[in-house]
Amino acid sequence: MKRVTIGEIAERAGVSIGAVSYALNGRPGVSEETRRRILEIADRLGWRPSLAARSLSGSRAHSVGLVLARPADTLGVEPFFMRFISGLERELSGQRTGLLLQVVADHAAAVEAIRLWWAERRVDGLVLTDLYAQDARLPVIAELGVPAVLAGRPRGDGALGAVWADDTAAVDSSVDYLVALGHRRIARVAGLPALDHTRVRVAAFRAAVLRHGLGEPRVVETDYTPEEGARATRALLSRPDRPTAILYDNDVMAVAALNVAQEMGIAVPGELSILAGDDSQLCVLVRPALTALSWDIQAYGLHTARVLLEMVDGRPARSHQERTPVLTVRGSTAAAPAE
Amino acid sequence: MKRVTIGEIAERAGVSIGAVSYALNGRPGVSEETRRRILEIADRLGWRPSLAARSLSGSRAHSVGLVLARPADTLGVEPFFMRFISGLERELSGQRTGLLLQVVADHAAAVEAIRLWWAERRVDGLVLTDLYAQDARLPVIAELGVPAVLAGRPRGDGALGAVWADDTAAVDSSVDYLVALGHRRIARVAGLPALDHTRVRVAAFRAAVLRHGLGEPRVVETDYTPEEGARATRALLSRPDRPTAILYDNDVMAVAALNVAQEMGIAVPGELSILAGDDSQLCVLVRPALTALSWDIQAYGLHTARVLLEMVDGRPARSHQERTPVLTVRGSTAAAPAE
DNA sequence: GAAAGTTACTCAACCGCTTAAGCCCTGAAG
DNA sequence: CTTCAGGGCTTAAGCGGTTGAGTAACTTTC
Repeated sequence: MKRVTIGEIAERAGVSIGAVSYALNGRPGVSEETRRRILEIADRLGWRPSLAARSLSGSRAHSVGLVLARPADTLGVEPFFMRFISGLERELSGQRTGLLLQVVADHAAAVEAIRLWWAERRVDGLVLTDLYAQDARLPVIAELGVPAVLAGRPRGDGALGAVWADDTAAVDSSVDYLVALGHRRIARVAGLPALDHTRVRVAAFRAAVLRHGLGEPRVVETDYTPEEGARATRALLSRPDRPTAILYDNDVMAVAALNVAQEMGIAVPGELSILAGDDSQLCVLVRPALTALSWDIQAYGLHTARVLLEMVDGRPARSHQERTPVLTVRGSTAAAPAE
Repeated sequence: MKRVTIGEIAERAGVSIGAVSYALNGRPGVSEETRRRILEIADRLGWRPSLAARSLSGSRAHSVGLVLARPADTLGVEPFFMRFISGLERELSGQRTGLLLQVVADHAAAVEAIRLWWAERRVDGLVLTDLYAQDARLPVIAELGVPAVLAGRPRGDGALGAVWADDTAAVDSSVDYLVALGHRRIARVAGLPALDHTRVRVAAFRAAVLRHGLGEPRVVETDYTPEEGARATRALLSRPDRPTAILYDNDVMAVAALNVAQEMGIAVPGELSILAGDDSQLCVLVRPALTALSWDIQAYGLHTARVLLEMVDGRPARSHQERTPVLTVRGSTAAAPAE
């Protein structure tokens, strides 16, 4: 039950505490033979460095933080985060770094959490998700000088790392596909307009539709919940010139749309094609299964962690681009109905 | 950017470091006036205790750990964990305690993570979910003497806290309801047989069915994935005396079952009633919406954290029972079809 | 063979905070 | 006028590591 300290190891090895420290950290200053002896004793005693002591002198917390700023219910259904987190940890645990998680309701609370963590020296760096176009966390991070990586497009002066996928290309390929299927009235049900990637995707969508000469496209903004997804879908499908294809910003809303179509007697994919912006088991779970933009979220998390750890190590912030999401075609998209 | 330490506060207040420590911790030994002055300065300087220093002397890490031992894909779809975690944090953040999260593939890795955390003194206690009937983590926790709380039924000698809901009563009420609707052939698609609560629920189910004089009930075991849920459902529905009602151990499998019924041309709820063992947005997202056993998972997390923090504080381990899950009736259950 | 350089250590300060023990002062009790 | 008790501080010893400076013994250099 008692902690094994390096003092104990030193005693048994008959050397000083300092020597043990050098030996255990692979630094020069001890002979190979002594080092081996010390390592052997440490191993036999099951020694592990006390994180607190290490942090105190080394000024590294050996943890990074992730603050999720979303209402709990939204988080629940989105399979995204758990996969992302498990990707993060794949990298972190290899580097002996812990992940501190905090789930808060809004950005103000997130900023508070960040300040507290940093002041307490609980974390060495931060992972930021759900970036807003105007993001209250960024100035705080700059002010404090916290190493941080954005799960999203690069921003500002390159002081922060960034890991992102090319949403524009992904949206392009979706629109191209639908147009090739003969669709001319394509609408989009977007997520929170304050979010950075919502803007990027909406802009990409608008550009793609215009490029195909289909006129000003219709875009409805929502808060990502199934309720708003259903409402938006109802609104779009109630118009006389209703769309024959709709792109959704996430999977949950696309599933909700499936029900709305059914309730309104509109066949999917016969009369309406539905395309989900995120892929997950959810898309496979419903009928028809949803065509979706899919990508490797676990790899996303892993790379995000890697970039962050490099920064914590003092290396320069990198910006890493993930493989562009690809369209996984399932049963919810088909040729446009004849006019 | 520089850290504010109590030394700095001491200097400005013109007292010793010790006095500052007493003042900031609300311990006796300083006059009210001095205390006020010190607090004021600390506040002005934005002082926060260094966690590392506190941990080192106080030997408390001010963090608790949660190891999730499941393949990443299973975690993704289940809305359970995010809600549970956000419940945990509601309590933890109020007590200035961090949540360390680790997602690993299996129990062996979980045990390793626990040993490491404890040896490094990274955590003060643990939350254990997904308890197995034979659980490799329990002997390790006993050996190390880690305070831990079970998200599940109490076990062993009461050294561990436990927070749980009465699954037996919940299953009883489901069966009673289906029997009242006229169902006589009721089956169950259960989760991982190694899990403790799977066993409890299966036993409760069997007892309830027998109590109603419906003969030995049919139970199929799965691994909780939609694929296995579908397979199990297909098997059950392919029998000549197919069930008219099926209880599922989670929501994901129940949703998968909906598709199987559709694919086999069996009407839900006309010919088959489906009841999900977990409730979530998922149940509302599909058509027909799923009747489910619902309960407050966030409260579950909150109480779990509370029991754990009490233990970390040295108070005795408690066992807290949540409110029994109640049946939320939606569109997937109806009167049994006429013979 | 003396000066200089290496090697393999030891020493001790330090990280920021907690806390037992000690000290000085004031006021009440004897 | 002592004695004692407490209040209000200060002192200093940890907690378990890291790390620069110091040192003794041994090798190399010319």
